[in-house]
Amino acid sequence: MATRPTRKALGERYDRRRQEVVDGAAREWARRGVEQTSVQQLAEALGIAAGGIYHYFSGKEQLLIAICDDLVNPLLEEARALVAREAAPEERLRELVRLWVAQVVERQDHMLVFQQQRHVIDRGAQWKDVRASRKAFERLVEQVLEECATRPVDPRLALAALLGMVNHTAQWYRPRGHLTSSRIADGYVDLLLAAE
Amino acid sequence: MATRPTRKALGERYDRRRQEVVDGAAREWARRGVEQTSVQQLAEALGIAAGGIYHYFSGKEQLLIAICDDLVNPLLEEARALVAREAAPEERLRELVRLWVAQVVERQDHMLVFQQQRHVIDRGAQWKDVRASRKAFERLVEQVLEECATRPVDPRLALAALLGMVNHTAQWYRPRGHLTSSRIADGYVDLLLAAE
DNA sequence: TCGAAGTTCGAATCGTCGTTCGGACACACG
DNA sequence: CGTGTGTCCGAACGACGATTCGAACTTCGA
Repeated sequence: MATRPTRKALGERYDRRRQEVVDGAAREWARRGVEQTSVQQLAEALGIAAGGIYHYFSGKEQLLIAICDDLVNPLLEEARALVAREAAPEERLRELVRLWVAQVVERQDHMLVFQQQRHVIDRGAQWKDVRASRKAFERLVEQVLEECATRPVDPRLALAALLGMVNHTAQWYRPRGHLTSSRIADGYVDLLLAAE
Repeated sequence: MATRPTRKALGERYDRRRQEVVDGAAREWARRGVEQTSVQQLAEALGIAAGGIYHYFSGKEQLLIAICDDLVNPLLEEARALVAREAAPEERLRELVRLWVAQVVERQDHMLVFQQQRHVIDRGAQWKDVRASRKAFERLVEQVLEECATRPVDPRLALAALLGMVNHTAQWYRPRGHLTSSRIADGYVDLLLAAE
C-alpha cells in the first residue's frame, strides 16, 4: 500500500482513483455481499488487477472502513450544521430527516454494505470511529426528536421506530420509483408528529 | 449427511439435536457473523466435533436455510391463522403486529442472521421458498393495513415504514429492557393509525 | 528529455476453511 | 445380550482467495 502522493497533480489523481475503488466496492458488495465477492472479482468489475487495489488500501477490511467513513462522516457533519441553525422543533426534525433520507438514497450501496456488516462494525477496535460517529448521529436525532410534540408513544420507541424506517429505506428504494426522497422523509415525519 | 431415523425413539432424539444445532448456529452467527464463524468454531460452541454437523446438514448453506425456514414458516402460518379470524380492521392490524414483534423478539438471533444474509437469500434458486414465504407474509400485512384508516401517508410508504420498524426491532431489543414485545407492537401501530 | 515518483500488473504464496470419510462408540429392540 | 442402525469423532484433503512483491510501465516537474 502507498500513501497519498505529495505532488499536486498526482494527489488529485490518487484521490479520484481511490474514490472510484470505494464506490465500486460499495456497488459490488451491496449486490453480491462482501464475503461472497473476491478481491479478484471486485478488481475485475473495476477494470484493474487484483493487486492494484492494495495500492490504495492495505486490505479488504480497510476498504470496508473507507466505505463506512464515506457514509457516516458526511452525514454527521451535515446534520450538525443543520441542527446548529435556528428553527422550530418540528421544522428542524423535518429537515433533519430529509437530509438523512437523501443520504440513504444517494449512498444506497454504502448503506446496504453498512447494514450487511453491522456485526463486524460492532466488534473490532479499528471500528471505534465509525461506531462513535453513528452513535453521535443517533444522539442528534434523539435530541431533535425530544423537542417535538410527537404522538403519545414512548420517546425511546419513537426514536427506534424512526431509525428503523429510515435505515430500511435502503432496502426498497428504487431511483425510478414514484417516491422522491423528500416525500419519503415527510411521510416518516408525519407518522411521528402529533395531529394538530 | 444422514436422513431422519425411522425408529420412533431415535427420530425424536434426532429432531431435538437438529434443533439444537439450528438454534446454536443462529446464536453464534448472529453475534460473530456467518462468514466470520468457521464450522469448527460453531461446532465447538455446540460442544460437538466439526464433522458432526454434517450428520444433520449437508453443508453450511443448508443450515442457513434451516434457520430461515424456522423463522419464516411459523410466522407465516400463525399470521394466516390470525387473519382468518373475524375482527375489526384496526384490531386485526394490532394483533398481527403483536404476533410479528413477538416472533422477532423470540427468534431474535434467527432474525439477525436473516437480515445479515439478505443478499444471499435474494439470489440463489435454493432460496425460492424462503423468498416466497417472506413475500406472502408481506402481502398479508399489506392487505391488513389497507383496510385500516391510517394517517394520511402513501399506503405503500406506510407498509415500508412498518416493515422497517418491526424488522429493525431485532437490532436493539434486549430481553432485560423495559419494553415488552406487546408494548413495542402497540407503539408501532399507534404511529400508523389515524387519530380518532 | 531525464530521473524520480507513482501506478499497475499478475503470478506465486500461504492460510484458512468447508467438506469428506472410515472407524469407534452408543442406543434401541428383538 | 447381540446386531444392526444411528451418532459422532477428528485427521486429512482440496479449493479458494487474500495478500505479497518485484518488475514494467506512466506521469510529473525541471
